[in-house]
This record gives sequence, C-alpha cells and structure tokens, in this order.
Amino acid sequence: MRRMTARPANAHQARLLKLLRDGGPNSRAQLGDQVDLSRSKLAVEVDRLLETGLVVADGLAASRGGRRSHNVRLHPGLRFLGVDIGATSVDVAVTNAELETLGHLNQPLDVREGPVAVFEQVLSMAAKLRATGLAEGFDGAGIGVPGPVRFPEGVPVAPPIMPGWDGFPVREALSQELGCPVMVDNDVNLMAMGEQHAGVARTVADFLCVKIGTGIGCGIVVGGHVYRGTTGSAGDIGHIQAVPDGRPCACGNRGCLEAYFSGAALARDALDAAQQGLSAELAARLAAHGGLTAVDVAAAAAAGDATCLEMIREGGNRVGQVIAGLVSFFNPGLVVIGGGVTGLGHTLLAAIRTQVYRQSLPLATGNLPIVLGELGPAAGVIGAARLISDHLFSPA
Amino acid sequence: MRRMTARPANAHQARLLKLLRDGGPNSRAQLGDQVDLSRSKLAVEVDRLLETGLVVADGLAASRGGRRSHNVRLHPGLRFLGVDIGATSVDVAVTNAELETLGHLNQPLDVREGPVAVFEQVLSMAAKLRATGLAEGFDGAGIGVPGPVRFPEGVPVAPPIMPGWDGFPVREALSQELGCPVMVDNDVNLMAMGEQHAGVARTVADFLCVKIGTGIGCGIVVGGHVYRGTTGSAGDIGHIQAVPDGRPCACGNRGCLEAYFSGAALARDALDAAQQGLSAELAARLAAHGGLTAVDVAAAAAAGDATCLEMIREGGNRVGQVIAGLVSFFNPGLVVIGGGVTGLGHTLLAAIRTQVYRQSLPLATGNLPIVLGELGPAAGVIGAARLISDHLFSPA
DNA sequence: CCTCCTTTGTCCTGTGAGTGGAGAAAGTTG
DNA sequence: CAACTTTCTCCACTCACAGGACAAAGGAGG
Repeated sequence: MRRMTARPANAHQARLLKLLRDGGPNSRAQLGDQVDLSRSKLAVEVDRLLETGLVVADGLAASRGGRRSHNVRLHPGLRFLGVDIGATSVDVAVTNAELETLGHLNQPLDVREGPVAVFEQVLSMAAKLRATGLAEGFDGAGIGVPGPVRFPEGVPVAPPIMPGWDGFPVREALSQELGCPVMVDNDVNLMAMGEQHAGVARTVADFLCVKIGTGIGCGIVVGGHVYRGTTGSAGDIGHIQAVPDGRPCACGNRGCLEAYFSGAALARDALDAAQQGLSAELAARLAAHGGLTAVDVAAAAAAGDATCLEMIREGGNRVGQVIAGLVSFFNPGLVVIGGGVTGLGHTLLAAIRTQVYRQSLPLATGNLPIVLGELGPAAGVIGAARLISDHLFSPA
Repeated sequence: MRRMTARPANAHQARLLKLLRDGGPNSRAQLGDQVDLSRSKLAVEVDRLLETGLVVADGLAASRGGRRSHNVRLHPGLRFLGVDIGATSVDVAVTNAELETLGHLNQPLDVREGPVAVFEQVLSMAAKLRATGLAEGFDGAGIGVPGPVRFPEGVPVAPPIMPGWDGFPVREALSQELGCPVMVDNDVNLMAMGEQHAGVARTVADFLCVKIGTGIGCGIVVGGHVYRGTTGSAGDIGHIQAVPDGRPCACGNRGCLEAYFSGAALARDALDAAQQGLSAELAARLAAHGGLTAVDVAAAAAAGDATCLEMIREGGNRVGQVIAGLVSFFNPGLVVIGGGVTGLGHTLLAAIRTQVYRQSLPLATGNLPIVLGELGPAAGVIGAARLISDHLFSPA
C-alpha cells in the first residue's frame, strides 16, 4: 500500500484528526458537537481530509431518530511504530491511527552497545512485526531513549547510561532507515504521554509520572503538554540528594536517590542480603539463577520475605520523600508510579503515599491520587505512537 | 478624568496593546514589523483602538529617511495600582499603562490582623498616592498576598501565615472598594512576573524565582507563563524537608527548610547567638534596638562578623540543597533569588551556587545563571501591575 | 400507506477578515 | 528641482465562516 504523506492543512483539520484518533469513527454531526464550527464549514474540512486520503468513509451509523449519519474514520491502513528503548530491554509495537496496539515485541538489550547495534535490533524487530502482515510500512515512528534528548532535533545529549549515544542523530538516522517521519523523546516522557492518552492520567492537566526502572526519572505534564526543560533534562530526579553524605553514586556525588532505590540498587542490595544470610528466599533464588534482579525481590516479597519487604519499604520511603518535595513544589493533580519496579506493587505504593501525605502540605495533598500506571510496559510504546501522531496530525 | 472601560476586541488588538505597553510609543510601521499583519489590516486595528480611547496619537517621530511616522501610545491617563502584601509590610505603587512606577509607598503591617484591617490600610495608602496628583482613579489593580490563592476567583485558600484570610473574597471586595477590575495572586508569583517584565528574567521562557522573606516560596514560570498548580499552591517550597528529623516547624513537621532559613528563623538564630555571646556585633545591636531581624544579621555580616557570615553560609547551603533538587527536576534557564534576605548579598548567593553546581547534573547547570533579582521590593508591585494589565489587555 | 416530526447533510448567499498593490503624503539627498 | 525613501491610505479581490433554506433519510403514529 502507498504510504500516506498528507498533513492537515490547518488547525481545524488537525483538531478533527485528533478527535478521530481519540474517539474512533465519527459522523460529521458528532464532530460538529465537539469543534465549534458551523456544519457547512465542518463539511468542507472533512471533505478536504477525505481528498487527502488521511480520512475515509466508514459506512452508515445507526439512526438516532432521524436520517442515519455517514461515518468517517482515519485511514485503516495507517501504521505507527512505537519504540521504547530501556537500559536493559526494548519494546517495539505497531499501532493503527487510533493508537490501538496491533502487535508488540519485547527483547532484552544492552543500550551500552551503542546506537548502531541497537538500531539493527530495533529494525529487525520492526521487520518481524511487519512480516506478520500487521503493516506494509510505517507512516511514522516514535522512539524513546533512556536519557535526555534535545527534542527539536531528536538527538540524545550527555546521556549518563548511554555512552556512545551522545549527539547521535537518532531522528535522522531512523527516519532514513524507516522511510518515514520520526520523533525522539526521553522514555519517561513517553510513559507520561502513554498514561495520559490511554491510562490513568486521561483527564488530568498537570501531573507527574515517576518511572522507577534501572534509573529513576519523572515525566512532567503541564497543561496537558510534556514539559522538557531548557536543555531537555527536566524530570531527571534520580540524582536528587536523598541522604546527605550518603552512599556514593555512579554520577560522582553522594546520597543520590538512584543509589538507594532503582533496579540496579535493588539488585545489589538483594545480593548483599542473600550473601549475608538475611533472606533464605533470596539465597535460594540466587542459587537457582546465579544472579538477582528486582524481579526476585518482588517475588520474595510477595512470598512474605521480611527482609525484602523491608527493602521495598525503605526504598519507598526514600522515593516518597523526594516525591513529597516535588509535590510541594509542583502541586500536581495526580502522581503516577510506573516502570520496572511496578511489580513491587502495593508495598511500594503504601510507603510512597505515607511519606507524601505526611510531609507535603494538606492543600497540595488534599485531593491528590498517587497510583500505579495502568498500562505497564505498553505505556512507553503507546506514548511513542502518540508522540509521532501528535506531530503528524499538526499543520505542517 | 473618565476611567477607561474598553477592552481589546480581538487577539490582534490585545497583541498591539501589549507591544505598546512593553515598547512605549510606536508608529504603525514599527508595530507592523512585530505583528505579521499587512499594513492595511494593522491600520484598521490601530484605528479601532484609537476609537476606544485606550490608545491615543502621540505626535510625529523623527524621520528615518522618508516620511515621518505618526506615533501612537497607550492613553497617558491610564493608571494601575500594584499592591504587594507581605507578612510584615505592604508595598503599594501606582504605574502608568507602560507599567512605569509613578509613586511607591511602603509601610509596616501585620497580615495577621486580617483582611478588613489590611484593606483599610491599603486603601488609605492608595488614597495618599492619589492625593499627590499621580492618579484620579485606577483602571485596574493587581494584588499579591503571602499565601496560596485560588486564582480564577481571587480568593486565598488555607494560607498558613494569614489566619482570617481563608476564603475571603479579596478580588471582589477590593474591586468594589476601588471601582475597577482586580486580580489577585501569590506574592511570589508576582515577584516572578515583575522580574520577567522589567528585571533579570526578561528573555527567559522557563525560570524559577525563589523568594526568601518571612517564609520561602518559589515562582515557577513555564513558557513565559506563571504555573500555579492544581490548587494554587505550586512553588510552596518552604516546607520541603531539608533535614531528616530536624528542627520542629510551625507546620507540625520537622526539618522544613523554613525552620532553618527564612526571615523568622534567621532572627531567632541571631537572638540565640547574641545571648550566648557568640557575636559582639549582634549583642550590641540587640542592646541598641531591643530586638534583632535579618537586617541586623546582614549588617553584622557586612561588618565582617564571623558568626553571622557562618549563619548565612549555612542557611545558603540548605536553601541551595533544595534548589539543587528543583533544578534537577525542572531544568530552568535561570534561577532568581529575591525577597527580604537579598540584603545578605553575595555570601548567600555563593553558598547557593556552590550547592547547586555541585549537586545538580552538568546538563542542567551547564548554562544556568543563578542571580539576585534586580528590582528589589519593586518586583512585587510591578508584577502586580503586570498581572492586571495582562488581564485587561486580553480580549474580553 | 400517509402524515408529521427528527436528524443529517448539502447548497447558497452574505459578511467580515485579511492581503496586496497603487498611489498619495511627507521627508531626505544631491 | 529631481530622484529616492519611508509612511500611510484607499481599494479591489480572496477566502473563511456563519446561518438559513432545503433535500435526504429515517421513525412514530394514525
């Protein structure tokens, strides 16, 4: 199939495309209820969208007591690629124009192998998805990387855990390989966009999305838009000082939050506990697998292991303390907790909530939900698809 | 003089009014260079503004090599009132439409006496300024209060240091008394707007404005607009935990930043130092005035008193630690330090800078100026005038 | 089957926003 | 005084958009 190249010609068309993306097939009348345009003007714009091929007719809707309406929808052949590169694994998904996931792959990966090796793997995963018949090509791709990004250019800048990626033209390179427009962002921002589009943050204008995985980051949404900061490093909360003169951190400082609670720190603490005989559960798992990760801690905690529960509680307290400060500062309408450690579940959430509700002012916490993300690993790829669709569904 | 009641009829007119406010008298040609409208359309909108009386002709400009241009300017009789209510004093100023300060009064005040007493004083100060012939009436007023505000309604909510103000309809009451439109905001936000309009933050889109006075607050500007949070309490950083299990704070928690460094904490520490004989300088001042404030500490430090210098350094370190966290999180393009303790000057600034540059990541601090506000006590009232002018110079 | 009402979609005309060019007005330079 | 520049005004043309008339298509009741 020929790929779509058209873009909306004006703000009205952009608005309509986004309504069709988020609301599925709609009639002109239904669209008219949402856009404050006269029916005649609306019809003109819809007709123009039909001409471009971005939108197609979709049969008749049931009658609502009068003449049946002619539905329109986004072209069913449109395909977006969502890529979420983590420190230790990568997610790739294909969506249609309504951002529904049609196929999803996850593979282990070491981001430190550099952009060339990683892209090879990503492209082969994309090819595999395409080979299943889900897509003949892609109309756009969004991609998330675990580090700061100079957003307009789509280039990682000074990424601590991705040596070799600094300044690599991710956007341009991938766009060339895939033959479609590409947008690049921080993985945490994409998670926030995912939860905003299809998860727990659908109705909230200002919220924080804390992702605890190999590292710790925080997506910041202001007035419905991701805030990226002056140099693209906003939300980089992993190296906020949690303990004065505390543990040394890989960044060179001491007492950073990430040194106390993150996938990496948790794995190290688990190994210590197993070797010191503090947890039979962990020792058994260490013997079985030859190594420990946050997943083992989660499993042991679920089995009632006291040491692991305490580790999670303590880590949750530290994260909660930092989040409490951010809540005082930012006064969000919602805090979402996500990332690899979501498996730690309610124990973690309870510790975080306790700290925030205790330390922040009542006015800021009075009506503040603190919840786990509801999309899990899909948040990133959905956010990635959302990113590129927001771009393509905006006037050129 | 008859007060102006007109408002811009559309976004173009609003834009033009703001250009005239920020740029002073301008010709049609100069305006045309800034607004991306055809000269004919521009002339139409300017003529309409002239009809409303908001804008008046202002003679001929010098020739630039051809026909001399006809200048227009905002009506010279327009007057805004800026009010900045602090915990212990109040500033009232009158500005013209270009937000130039025409008169400024400062008086001591105890905000805890409640809104009725405070308004009486503010109104008498406004009357005094009017009596000097600066204004015959006010076209609008902006007012800042030292606590969170439900912005759309202009009502303080749960203000910790302003008992008796909770829910008081400040905007409505003052609007009735003054007979003009009124906007209410947090004093810290107004300081940020002041520095943005006429101070150090003129060219920065995203910045933080930390005000250290009786309490500590932080104005947050995102994309040129003040961010107020979900319930209007954004920037309330005084009760972020600076020291785990530290000093008790008035808010009921322990270790809050405000308990360590603010006008009130500094005064208390100074009293302790004087009584324990740690500072001859402070002891002398205590004997002379019967009490100590941050001003005494500043003076003693300026005279080289080691104890006071150490107090400032230590306080600066604590504030700097918190700011370092905020810089990592928010990645601003500028940090402005202001408020009553600005008198502590370079010692304070150096301590803050040290902490931030040491603790935050290079990408966030690489090109981050940390500077003192340049407007001093005028920042609040200028910000207040800016607030109401932004409101009045927007389409109704 | 017919009539009346509802909903949806199309067509047409009028209005106002906005552009761009011609040209007048006012000035400078040589 | 001629030539050139800048500023401002006037006018004709285009396009965006609203709103009403009307046609198309359906349901409910007689």
